Amino acid sequence: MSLQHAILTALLEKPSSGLDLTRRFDRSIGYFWTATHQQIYHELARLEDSGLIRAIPAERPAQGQRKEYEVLPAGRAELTAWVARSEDPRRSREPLLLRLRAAAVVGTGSGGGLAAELERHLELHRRQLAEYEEIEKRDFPEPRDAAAEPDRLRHLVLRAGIELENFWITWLDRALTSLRQ
Amino acid sequence: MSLQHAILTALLEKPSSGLDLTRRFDRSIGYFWTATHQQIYHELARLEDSGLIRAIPAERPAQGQRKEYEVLPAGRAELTAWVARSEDPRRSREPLLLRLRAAAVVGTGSGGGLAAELERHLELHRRQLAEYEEIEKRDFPEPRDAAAEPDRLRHLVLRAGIELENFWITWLDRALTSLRQ
DNA sequence: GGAGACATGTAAACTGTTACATGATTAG
DNA sequence: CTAATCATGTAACAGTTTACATGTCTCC
Repeated sequence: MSLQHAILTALLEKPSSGLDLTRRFDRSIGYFWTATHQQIYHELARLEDSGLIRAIPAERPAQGQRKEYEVLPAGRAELTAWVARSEDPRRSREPLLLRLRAAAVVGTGSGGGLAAELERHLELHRRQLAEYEEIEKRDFPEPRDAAAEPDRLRHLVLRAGIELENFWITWLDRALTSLRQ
Repeated sequence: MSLQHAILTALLEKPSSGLDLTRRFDRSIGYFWTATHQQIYHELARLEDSGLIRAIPAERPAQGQRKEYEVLPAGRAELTAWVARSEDPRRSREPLLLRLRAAAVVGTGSGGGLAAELERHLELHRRQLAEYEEIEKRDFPEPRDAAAEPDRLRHLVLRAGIELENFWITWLDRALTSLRQ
């Protein structure tokens, strides 16, 4: 159900069309929950059916026309309830760790291919970190404790992203050293 | 496809029945890739169909009877190829971070429910960390660099688990402080 | 022979991805 | 008018979860 809640959050931040949402899921919201445009259109239809959002009436309601949605009171209520709901953390799925474990069994075959792959991932994580740090500099210039709650929460989420990327960078670096040993 | 590769790895480590695998997916392998028994039986059947594994012939081949599988050469070859294959990291899905972001929009409603939930997650991560540290003490007593490659790789994977749990513990602690402010 | 654990499996629903279809608008 | 882009959608499939079905073995 998380995707519906992600969409509700995004729409509360700003009423949007399906394509707008798709773009925001390529950054921002999407850093912690991805979705394709097909999935988003699908969930928008379901959310509208259940009365949690509605399409803002337009002059020209035709196919191929931009359709903007906004959250209804029932949608806000559902999101508020979800925030405090008890939900176990999903058990993680990390294909890269799985692969190292497979490498421990079948060997790295001189290690070249695996090392190249780890380096590629390292570079991707470095880029993501740079992007997050750019956002932090731009959006959260004040010290964290000084801000009001909404900004404190948003900053916390961004910090989680930054620290996760830092973890991967440190870990991949060490893995590469160990692989070359 | 990762589940099939996880199963191949597990079976190379030790030929097993479906239920054995299910148990190992509740710990060990399962720390980085989870699966239910239904899914495991399904993938075992597919792997057998594609000739990557085979059921070890038994005396009494009946339903409700234990059926043990082992990896065939084609299966080992597939796993070896996968280890060095290029594959983008999956974009992450973190419902908890999504929830904090939703909280930034709809408010925390005095914060009680959300704080309790964060505390619950904190406790779960502390337990997982303790479990990992127990395993480290038991399986990797020597310094990391001294060991041979297979053990170095396995230790690296475990260290990733430990450091990820440490990240969550630190972050959740900070989030709780911020929420109570 | 009955209870409970062991073991394998089927079916349906849900979630997510990939490929494709189609109309509207805008720039040249 | 044409090409490119914007925008919404359908269809098929793959992956995952949940609920249920069924047979076997062991202990009492």
